[in-house]
Amino acid sequence: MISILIVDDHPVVRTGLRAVIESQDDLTVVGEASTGEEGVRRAALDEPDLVLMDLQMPGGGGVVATRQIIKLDPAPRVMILTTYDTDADVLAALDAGAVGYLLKDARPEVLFASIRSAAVGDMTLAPTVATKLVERVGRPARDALTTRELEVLELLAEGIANKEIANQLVVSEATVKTHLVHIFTKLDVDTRTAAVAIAVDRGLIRFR
Amino acid sequence: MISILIVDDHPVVRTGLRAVIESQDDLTVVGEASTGEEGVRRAALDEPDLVLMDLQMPGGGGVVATRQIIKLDPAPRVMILTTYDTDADVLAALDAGAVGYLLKDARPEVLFASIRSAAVGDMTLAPTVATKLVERVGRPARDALTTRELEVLELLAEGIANKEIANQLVVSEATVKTHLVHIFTKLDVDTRTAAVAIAVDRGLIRFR
DNA sequence: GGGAGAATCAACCCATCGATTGATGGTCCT
DNA sequence: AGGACCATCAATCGATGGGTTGATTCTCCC
Repeated sequence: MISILIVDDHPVVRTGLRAVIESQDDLTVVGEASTGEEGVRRAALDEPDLVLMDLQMPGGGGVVATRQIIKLDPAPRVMILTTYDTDADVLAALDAGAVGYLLKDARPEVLFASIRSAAVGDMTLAPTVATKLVERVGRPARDALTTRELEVLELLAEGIANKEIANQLVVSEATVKTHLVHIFTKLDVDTRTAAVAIAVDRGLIRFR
Repeated sequence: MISILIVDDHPVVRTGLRAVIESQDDLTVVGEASTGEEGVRRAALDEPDLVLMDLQMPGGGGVVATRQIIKLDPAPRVMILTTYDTDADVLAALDAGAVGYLLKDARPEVLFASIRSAAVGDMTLAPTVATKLVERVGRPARDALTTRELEVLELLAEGIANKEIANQLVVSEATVKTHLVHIFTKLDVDTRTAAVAIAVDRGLIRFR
């Protein structure tokens, strides 16, 4: 019997997960938590075999909570649940020690299989994520924009000219242009406009 | 008895919603759909009183599906379910005729209350959304972009040059420039880059 | 039947952008 | 000590963008 703790801020999702999981004879939900902090506390008390951890929670504590949970003794496995496979936190979560990662739109059978393999320590990755990981390794840092580049990008999204961006960042226009070349390369575009479209769409920058 | 159709691409969320809803004596789930298109078909067949429509679905068809569903006879009410209250599509969905709007992390009691008031036609809005609506009304038709202008905007977001946009729309470059001037005026910007940032952020255009 | 708005086109001009090449100093890790 | 990466700056050049003014056609609506 595999005991499971659900950490998710959405009551509806918790209910759904519980219903789906409890339909299986070998799986049981021993607790629920609605925040990362509560998740850590309950994991320490309930000592579940596996924690299903939502990444999108107010306070964004999914990664932090994961890091703390896997330090417990006995240490539960942590499997990440997230809505978007584009989520930037995924790598951070795996880094923090999560044993797997599943999209929320996974079919129940996939969910069960992942839970069972996670409980014995195997890693489960949604195909899209696995692909991403491979891509990232193969093509290192394809869109790992540097802090400076993100700053330029944010000003770019306001539609202002390079000269003005240079002023605001207190550097020369030449420097801004260099950053732009790098941004274009990393985002695989060749105009500022396309770069901003992607940046806003992916939420790389905070818009207004 | 209020009959409800659930449209959501996440099996877990569907299960959760169903479980939560069916705990109430006066509510019943008559069907589920996992895509916008399927939602429209099932709404036509099942004739539910209310459709709970997810906005974040592959293909992004929530808004389109809403528009089609409220044209049915008899027309179900449509209530939007979304994860983020910052979602740009929310206004579009209300525009399309949705009778209300709920965050997915709403507590069950809130969900029930909203469903019951939606079924009689009342509108339910999270405070943040209500604020947005009021803001938009206060600034009337500030961005009532024409269809042609939206077409230009979409191509604009791909970062291509005016000449190329002209080619794709089979008009002259001069015409494209004229449209751009109008777009800039309506969005209150003066560069294509800023226009695209706003367009993507507000979900005025479908990206990719 | 006239006015409003949408869509179309033209020509001009200067500012800005994007591409290219090349260079320097700093930090971090090995 | 050396390599990898980041941030900084320079100069040039052709392509593109944005502002302006003015015009024609069409449809929709009162």
